[in-house]
Amino acid sequence: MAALTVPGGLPDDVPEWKRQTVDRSLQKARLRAQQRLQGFVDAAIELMTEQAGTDFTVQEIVDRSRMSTRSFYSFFESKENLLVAVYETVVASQVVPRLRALCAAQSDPLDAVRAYVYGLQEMTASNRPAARALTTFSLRLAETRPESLERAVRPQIELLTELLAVAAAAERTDSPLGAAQNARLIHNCVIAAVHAQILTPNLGDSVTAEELWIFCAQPLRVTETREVSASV
Amino acid sequence: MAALTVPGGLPDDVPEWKRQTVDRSLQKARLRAQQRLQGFVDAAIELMTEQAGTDFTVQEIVDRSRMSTRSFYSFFESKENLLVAVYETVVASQVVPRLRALCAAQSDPLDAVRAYVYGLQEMTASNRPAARALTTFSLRLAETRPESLERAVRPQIELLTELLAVAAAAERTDSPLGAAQNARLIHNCVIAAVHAQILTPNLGDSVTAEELWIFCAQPLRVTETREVSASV
DNA sequence: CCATCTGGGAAAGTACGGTTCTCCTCATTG
DNA sequence: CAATGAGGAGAACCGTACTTTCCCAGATGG
Repeated sequence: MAALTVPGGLPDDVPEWKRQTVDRSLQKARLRAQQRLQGFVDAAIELMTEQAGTDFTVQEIVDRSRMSTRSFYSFFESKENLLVAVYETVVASQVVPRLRALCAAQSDPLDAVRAYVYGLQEMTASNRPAARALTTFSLRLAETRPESLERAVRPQIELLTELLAVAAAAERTDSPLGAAQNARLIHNCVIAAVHAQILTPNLGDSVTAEELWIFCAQPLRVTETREVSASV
Repeated sequence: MAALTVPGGLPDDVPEWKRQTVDRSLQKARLRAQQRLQGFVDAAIELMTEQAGTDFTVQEIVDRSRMSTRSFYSFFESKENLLVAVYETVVASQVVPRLRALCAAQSDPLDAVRAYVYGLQEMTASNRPAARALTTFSLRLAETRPESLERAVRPQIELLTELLAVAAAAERTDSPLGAAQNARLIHNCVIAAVHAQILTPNLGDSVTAEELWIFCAQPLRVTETREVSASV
């Protein structure tokens, strides 16, 4: 947690002039700190990509980022903390924006939901080592720090909730459940399917993206208003 | 893996008389071995129950079961292996039979499926420490040994597949997907929901068993043939 | 009844990786 | 320039899964 707050932040109840002065005197330090922090994160991502996992040692991170273990532990409480930071970063800065872009490209609200499902499945089920490593890591996170995982994934689920709410408002769906519930259930479905796909790829009856979408779409009770809205 | 095969087993292509003789000469040894193996498993279950997790050390297992680390490692290749054995044992001897009983009590094939969903959710989401520990462990297993998890869970999914096939044959459902696909998807949904429920219990929009069933049932496209079949 | 062999108990030892500590350098600042 | 404090290098520490060594009791075979 502490690791995710960039060091150098000040409490909000400090007089403006004081804050500015201190800010100025700290700007360089803060910049360097951010650079070093970024160095750790970058090194971790590199290692995850190369080794397709999170089995690298802290020593490797330290060597790679040309820093010391001391610095490492002054930034991150633990190795696990670094990994959480990496995960949060990637979700917030890569996954969500891409999904948002994909969905924004659709005019029909239901197509947006479909784009979300396909996009997420494609993104996380890809064979890129980094994606694989992160997806696998999310399982460990679910076991050891569910709250962290929950927090990291929340923006993603919020996006989906929005999409579903829009679809419901446009009367393109008629689900007995609320947008939030459906979002969580659909998200679970997609993620679980992706896990199955990644972890046991050579399984006969694995689920394709289409099947996944068919399954997830049914509970939304899609109403075929296309013709109606076209005629209006 | 080796740990899961009870020691003393013989290949199948041995003459019967020979097998019997050897069997006889080995029966005592095998019995003792089984007892010791069971001792380890029992100790592990006890510890999981008491500590609601798998954080106990091998030393604790050894102390509890009044045996030595040497014996432990002569039975189980690793601590992880023991845990897998425990998991498989519990699923095969507890979970599946109970689910089967629940489902058998239903006359309508679709009610059987509902009983499965409710039963599984209730069983694994219960607050009993052992259930909690095992459910949590299954996440680790998914990360570190997906094949083992797959194998342990297979009988459960097969049961669900049967139920769905029966429901489809009775034309109580009209899903575009096959029974195997639906089984896997529903299973995923339930398990993921249970994980969410266990791991982040104090989350506003968590999913109830009813909602879960509503969501899972829709993709089956339930056909209301109750009246029809009654009238026939 | 004795020799031998084997399974298994007790417990010290190893490997390894995360975490911490100590010492030291060097840039910054008054 | 002297004081201060951040941070680099890496040795040390520690917990824990795993290994190995030693040895004995009890079965087996002559």
